[in-house]
Amino acid sequence: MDAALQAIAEPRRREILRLVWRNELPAGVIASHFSVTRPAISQHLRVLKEAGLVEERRDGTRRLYRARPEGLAELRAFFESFWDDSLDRLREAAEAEQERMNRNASDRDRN
Amino acid sequence: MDAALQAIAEPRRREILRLVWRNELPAGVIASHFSVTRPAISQHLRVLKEAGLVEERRDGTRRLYRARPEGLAELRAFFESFWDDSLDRLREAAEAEQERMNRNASDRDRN
DNA sequence: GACTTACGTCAGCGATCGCTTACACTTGCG
DNA sequence: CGCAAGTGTAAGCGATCGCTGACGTAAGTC
Repeated sequence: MDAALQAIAEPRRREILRLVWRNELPAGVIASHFSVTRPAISQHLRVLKEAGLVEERRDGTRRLYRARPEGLAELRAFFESFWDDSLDRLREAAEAEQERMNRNASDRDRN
Repeated sequence: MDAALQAIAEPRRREILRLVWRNELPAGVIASHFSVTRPAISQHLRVLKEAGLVEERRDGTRRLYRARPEGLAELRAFFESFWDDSLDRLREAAEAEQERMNRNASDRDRN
């Protein structure tokens, strides 16, 4: 999960992800969309693959890539939980903190 | 927007974001949740602030931080568009690519 | 004015990142 | 087998990252 977040933090990798979102594309074609060299894209593809956001299929000498729905679903689920959990699951902890902070403040005021 | 993505790619910053999600907290209290030094957290707070994900309010010597709803909304909107756009808006481009790829393939087969 | 509290900032360090160039590998074809 | 196409891998480089330790600063306390 952490790997997926790291992966999409990089603009070029997000672009790659969009390119292979629905249709699989060979590495060379993907690389041709960018100004950087082909090995650079190859490395980005590796990062995306290890993050589970992309999957590779071999066809002769070509390697076809496409977005991996499961990985994207995980990522999406994480964000939704990030929004919801932070509101609910961590409220008590935060309130305890707020309380602790107030106590410290009143300690300070009392002295 | 890019700054916001970069900001949440870092685990500690996500934790900070959760801490100040609903209640504002002074920098020192935030720092006390982590094993790294206070300056490190101060720097993380700066990144979050410059990404528009957090806002700062001063109260005496203390600086209170809390999540910035507008920034979070932007981030959320981006992800939703990322999911939707990639399915619809970029489909033609991807199909054109697929077509180009197929043409290349048949060129190759023909030779 | 001296001191304390609660911070941010700066310099520097090791680690990691994204990139390029050079090379290795695999598949298919004559 | 020899060769070309398509691609991954390795080494190395400059830039950036996250961190620490030392220092600077602004607001309250005596």
